[in-house]
Amino acid sequence: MTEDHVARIQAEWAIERPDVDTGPQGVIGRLHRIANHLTGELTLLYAKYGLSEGEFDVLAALRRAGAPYERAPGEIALHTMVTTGAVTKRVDRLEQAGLVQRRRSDDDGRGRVVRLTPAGRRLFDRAFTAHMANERRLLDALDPDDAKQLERLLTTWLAALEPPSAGGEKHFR
Amino acid sequence: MTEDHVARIQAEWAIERPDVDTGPQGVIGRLHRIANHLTGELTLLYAKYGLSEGEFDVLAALRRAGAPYERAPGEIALHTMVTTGAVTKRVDRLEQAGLVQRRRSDDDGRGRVVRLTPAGRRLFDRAFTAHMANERRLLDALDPDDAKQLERLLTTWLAALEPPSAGGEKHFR
DNA sequence: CTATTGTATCTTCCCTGGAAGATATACTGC
DNA sequence: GCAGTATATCTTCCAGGGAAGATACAATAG
Repeated sequence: MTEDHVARIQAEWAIERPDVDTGPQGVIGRLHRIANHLTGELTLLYAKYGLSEGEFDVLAALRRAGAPYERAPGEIALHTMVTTGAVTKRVDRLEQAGLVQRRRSDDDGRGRVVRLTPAGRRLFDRAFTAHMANERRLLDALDPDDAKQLERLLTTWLAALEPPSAGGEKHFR
Repeated sequence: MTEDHVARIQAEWAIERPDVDTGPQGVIGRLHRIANHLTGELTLLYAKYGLSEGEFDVLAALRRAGAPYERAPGEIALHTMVTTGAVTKRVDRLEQAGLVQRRRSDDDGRGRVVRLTPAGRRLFDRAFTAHMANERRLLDALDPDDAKQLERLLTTWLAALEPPSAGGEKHFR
């Protein structure tokens, strides 16, 4: 049985800091490595459609809203878990690329509305199909029973870490 | 049973894109949310010691090397999985803070050697103890049997995703 | 010993995002 | 209706990291 990187690091700590229990790294360290690896693979796919991960996320938030594919920047920020400042810049780029449009809200002069253009929708729909196939491919490195188990464990842990009670999206400000 | 965010997003896709199987999100989406949440918590702790995550990682790489706590920047880059450019800047900051020193390599004029100062070691050792306690706390949101299971699954998946054969650290360039 | 090629690190420039402040508009109580 | 406060978005400035080029030194061939 081959040791992986995390195990090797734990072994090094066992020598240098035998007083510390690095057990949690067995889970947390591996989880982060997997997350990084996955992000790299996903980003590679977004790039095939000329998108960054952040831009893809904005398009996804709009697409999920359903016709007419509109949301306020503040809503987008909640869905994508970044600040509204980041949303402004992402929307700037997407607008530049002709994938979204911005207009004033009718009922609230402070508000803006971001809307997917037909071109944006077409591009996103293709990218999304490919994206999910890509995630499927990555997940299939695990056999189906293990994947089921893993989903159960992650769901449990996530529920414990970010109490669903708390309104959820994220606690900005 | 309360639906979590990921489940809600999947439900939305089922309406807007019933042609696409978003099953993988059950695992990958949750994994990313957990990773983000954990990173937030860990970063909070590093900050108590005046460190960013990147700086902590550099100190850890040096500390793990064992006495006299030295490594070349290139090695640090491999261990921390960032480019050498990023290492230069992290070391700049750590040197500024008096936590590491830089000197020329004796045997290779091109090389530099980064070394933990006594103050750097003292600070890191305290931070590391607290860091592992923090990870323990986060992992304890899961019961021990589940944590064991989870470690097994993540180990399997990681091995499949980044073949340990490939020398490992990361394939830069 | 010189020229060429290779290697380790650092420098520069760029991109992305966060934080905090600026701006414009909306609400609320009086 | 007006003052004061709250809210939505945008702007500005800064921090961190990647990519590619610059620099300095080493190794090798001849």
